Amino acid sequence: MAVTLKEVAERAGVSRSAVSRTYTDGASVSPKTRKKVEKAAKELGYSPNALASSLTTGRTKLIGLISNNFHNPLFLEVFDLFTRRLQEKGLRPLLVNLTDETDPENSLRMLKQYSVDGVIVASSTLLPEFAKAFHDAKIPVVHSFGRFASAPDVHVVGVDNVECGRMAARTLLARGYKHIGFLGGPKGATSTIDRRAGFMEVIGQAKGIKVKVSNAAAYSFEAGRVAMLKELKASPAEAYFCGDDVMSIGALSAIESAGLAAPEDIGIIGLNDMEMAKWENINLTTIRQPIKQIVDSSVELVMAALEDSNRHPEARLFSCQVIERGTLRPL
Amino acid sequence: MAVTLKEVAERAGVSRSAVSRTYTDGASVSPKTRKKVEKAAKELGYSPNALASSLTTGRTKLIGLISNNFHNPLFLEVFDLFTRRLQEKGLRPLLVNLTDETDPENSLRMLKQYSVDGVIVASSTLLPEFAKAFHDAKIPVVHSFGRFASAPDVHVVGVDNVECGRMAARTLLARGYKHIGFLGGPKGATSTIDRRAGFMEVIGQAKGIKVKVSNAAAYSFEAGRVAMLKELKASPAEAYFCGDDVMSIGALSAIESAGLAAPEDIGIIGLNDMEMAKWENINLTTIRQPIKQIVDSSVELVMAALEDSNRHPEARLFSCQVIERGTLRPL
DNA sequence: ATTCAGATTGCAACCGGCTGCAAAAATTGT
DNA sequence: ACAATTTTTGCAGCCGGTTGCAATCTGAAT
Repeated sequence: MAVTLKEVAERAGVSRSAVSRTYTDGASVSPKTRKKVEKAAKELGYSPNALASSLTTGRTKLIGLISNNFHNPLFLEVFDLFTRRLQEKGLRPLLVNLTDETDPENSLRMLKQYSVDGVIVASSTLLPEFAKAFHDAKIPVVHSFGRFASAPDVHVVGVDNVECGRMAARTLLARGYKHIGFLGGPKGATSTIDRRAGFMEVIGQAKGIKVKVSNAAAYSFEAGRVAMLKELKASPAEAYFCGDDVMSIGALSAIESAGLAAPEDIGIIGLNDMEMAKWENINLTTIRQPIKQIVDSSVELVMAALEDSNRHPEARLFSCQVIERGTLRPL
Repeated sequence: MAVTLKEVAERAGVSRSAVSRTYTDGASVSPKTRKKVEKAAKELGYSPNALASSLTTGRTKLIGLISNNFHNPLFLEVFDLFTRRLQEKGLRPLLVNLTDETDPENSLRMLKQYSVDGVIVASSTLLPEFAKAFHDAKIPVVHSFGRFASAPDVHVVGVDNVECGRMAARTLLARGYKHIGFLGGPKGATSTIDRRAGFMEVIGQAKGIKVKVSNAAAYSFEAGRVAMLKELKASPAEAYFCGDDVMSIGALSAIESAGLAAPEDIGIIGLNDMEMAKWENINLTTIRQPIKQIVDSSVELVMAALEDSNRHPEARLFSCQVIERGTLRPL
């Protein structure tokens, strides 16, 4: 079917090795044969088979990109950034959609079969154990948006969600809210757990503050809306820290359909600062997660791990920042 | 590094062929040797190398998934559906982000190097020529959301955008709007051109209708907003057919920030019916494109093309449907 | 027990490309 | 012009599998 090394070699009147070396950097080929080979290759429309060469070199340049966040608009941005960056670096993303399963087994087997050089797990809800399965199988892995640990089992790049929780709490307190809500994402998600911990820590140190805690079923519009509707039925707080931006938008929608408004009746602060947050009809006050840096750093880290597979697990943390918009009362 | 066929064969005390046949359906292996092989394989943690086998079978089960729509929330849904469906069928998506380039050359070369079995181009803006390059290179290709042609060069799955344009025009006319706007997506996009053609056709047949036509720079929130702001400055129409949903939302945002409202002051009808369109705070009247069916059908078609690479190019069209919500005055 | 068809097995060659090694060619120095 | 180096080249074997073929084995029928 496709043109092979051999055909090029024959046409160029050289050995197969000569052709191979023409396309291997650092190999020794005289300018003369290189010319001949390139001419023949062009005439035949040859391009080397990356998969065949991976057999001997042990490198496929394939990177498994695993995610379970296909319903959060933030992740379209994340995929955009990842695919661009990987492409720039000559790597190819093999995309895996985790749907409902959280067992790494299937993905692991599949990605092993395809001999991916490395894996990036892009998820703020999966447990560190998920990524660890790849590490244990000797596949370089980076958990992006994963849980911070001071002695991580695998490379992690993301933010300190505990600190984000604190930041949110401080922001709400600073604005004089006395009755405060934590409207978290799904209960089991590490990001939810950590943000809540930080949030409660700060609230606990403040005086005369009433808190209520609840969780949405998912980081999604619908879940955020449903959760807020429930809140509105039973003496809502004055302001909420919502699990993330898309949930916040769901919550805002609920507030609006109850005939209320943000920030007049209820304040909302989200997390992520995805594109939509700054849309004028949303204008969400939120905590920005520097996703471009997280993505770039993740790619850099996975490449470093490719070079040195014994590299010690490393956690890279980026700081977040409150973005003032219009869903919280001013200071 | 990884466990190989040979090691399993040695441990099981059989030939390499026996092991290979154990993992090849339809091959002849006795239950006894199969048992032995499976035992050894389990003990060693063996899983066959898909890339090595592709060398002889000529099948990688890799499918190139090419898109240039990483800023339209609709496409997160599209990627979700595609990855799920491909996975269900045992195929693996190799994701390609086209960014700004519209020259197929690079993607083609890359995907040839990785010996993808087939390619799915998911884009409503790329010209048919893009997909044709793959067809010419003998790589089975399906253009999803591509331009309809009665004698297409490549397999196309999508909707009839001309008919969508007509549908939008009829919908606006039926509601008694006399001054109508077509606010298209980027000028060069095939979807824009076709929708406009259908739209103008119907308007042209109606009497006493004033039309104005303009284009946004992209299928994006920002472009939609900017375009609508411009409209608002110069005697806007009573209602607009916007390029797509995300542009519509941008337009709605512009309308709102001008102190106007939809549908009271200006009507909007979008196209796609993406998830967000039904969010209660958006509630966009739109034309639904059956994306799940388009995706499923695309995967089915690419698989069929894999089987028979000489399959005659086929266009599969799905019908659209107006979804009544709250941004157009009632009938 | 013998025959024979069908099932199972191993050998060896091959898929497309890489690479260690030794031979051949080109370059350098004298 | 000749020897010593250095560079370039082809051979052959390997990467991890698959597969056509012929040999062997199996079990049923005679």
